[in-house]
Amino acid sequence: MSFFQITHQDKHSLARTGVIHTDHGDIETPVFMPVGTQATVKSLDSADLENLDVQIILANTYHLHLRPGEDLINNFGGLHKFMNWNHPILTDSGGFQVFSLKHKNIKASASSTGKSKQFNNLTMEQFNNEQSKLVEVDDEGVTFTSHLDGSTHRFTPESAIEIQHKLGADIIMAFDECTPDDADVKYTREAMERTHKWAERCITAHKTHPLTNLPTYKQNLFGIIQGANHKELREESARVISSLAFDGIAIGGESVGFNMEATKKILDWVNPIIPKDKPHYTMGVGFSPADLFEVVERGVDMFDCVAPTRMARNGALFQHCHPERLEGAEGSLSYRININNAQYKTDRSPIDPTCTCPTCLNYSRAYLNHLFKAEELLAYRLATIHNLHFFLNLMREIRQAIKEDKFLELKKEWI
RNA sequence: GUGGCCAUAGUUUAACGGUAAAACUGCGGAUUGUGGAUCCGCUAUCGAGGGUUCAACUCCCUCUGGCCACC
Repeated sequence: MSFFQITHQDKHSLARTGVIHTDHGDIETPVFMPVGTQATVKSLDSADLENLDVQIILANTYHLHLRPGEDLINNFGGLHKFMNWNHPILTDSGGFQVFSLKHKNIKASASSTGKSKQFNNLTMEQFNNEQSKLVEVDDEGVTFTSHLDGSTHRFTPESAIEIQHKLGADIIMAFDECTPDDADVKYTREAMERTHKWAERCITAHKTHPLTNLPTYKQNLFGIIQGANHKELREESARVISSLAFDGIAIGGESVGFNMEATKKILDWVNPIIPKDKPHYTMGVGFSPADLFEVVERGVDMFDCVAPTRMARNGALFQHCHPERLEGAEGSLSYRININNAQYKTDRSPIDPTCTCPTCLNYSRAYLNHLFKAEELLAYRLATIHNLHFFLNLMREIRQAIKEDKFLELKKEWI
């Protein structure tokens, strides 16, 4: 059985349904993957996730390497057993975390020296001069300091794969360098070519895996396309990553997810190049329901975003949104309410009257408002359950619509 | 009963003879391969009344309320 099977191709767009087969179960695509960085989807346990019908969760190599360490998790039999989650898991390689730390450091140092906070047209020299000593990249790998205790660590493609082998996720990611969009083309190209070399080294490391205590099940390796917002670089990166023996193709970058106009453009550039028979994964997409439609329409099968869970912890709760019902401040559709707002203090209705999640079936807006105001822990759990249910339910509707060739009709209802 | 001190945002506190700062709270906003973090706006007829002064939250008097000491 192949890793990925397309079960239906939409007649009116690139949208498709499919199944990803892993040794911990099948995943119906397109799929939204909740983020559980530190081997927990914050405030929920594995029973909550099963009740929500979560198919796969994300964990993070950078965070779990620093704490509690991959060896400890390996000694417990891997992530699945450690966190009591017997369904698929994907681990991010840690590249994004390390390099976003670097970008933050550069921005901090630039603002502290009174220079512009923008980095338009940075040369490589300037870029390297500005970069914080906390993160140093070379062709071999990247050295960085822990945000927990300041200790020095080094990631290479080989070590990132080794750590992910020990963590034991069903899907693991190549180690990549995520460049800021405002770096110049020269640096972006160098980083991209480095990412390509690292991609080959990740594949080699994954094949050879010199470890003795490896998982007995299959781990699938995904490559990541970079190239920022440059058409030529994205196309080149798509060609290189597609030519390698990856099980899936991810599209990364600072603006992927963050800037949906750029994300759509990038997808349109790489779609003619990347193989259709491998799963497509946009990293960091899913800030709002509209974003899900945009990437699914462009043939994306997998995506993850911290938005529904982080938003939940801040009291931003999603709602099914008809255009006439919810208007954002600037006339745009907002899809969500802030449960902290005083108007909900005495509101007896559920968060979303059309929602069938356990939170909406059992609790009022007034109760949620109180829990958030009092900073009670239950607030985070009830809100997270609602937001995840909202996203997962929308994905179920999208998959059903694709199977009936009605994807674009469903999209019109939402956007 | 006598003497002294105090009264500034919802709370706790600043400053100054030239129409008031901060923290927390409150009311809104931001949040994108996760720090339950963080950031950004907004919110005061300066206890009441009178006096001095070009000008009073600031100086003086009275009242009200609170605190302390003594009898």
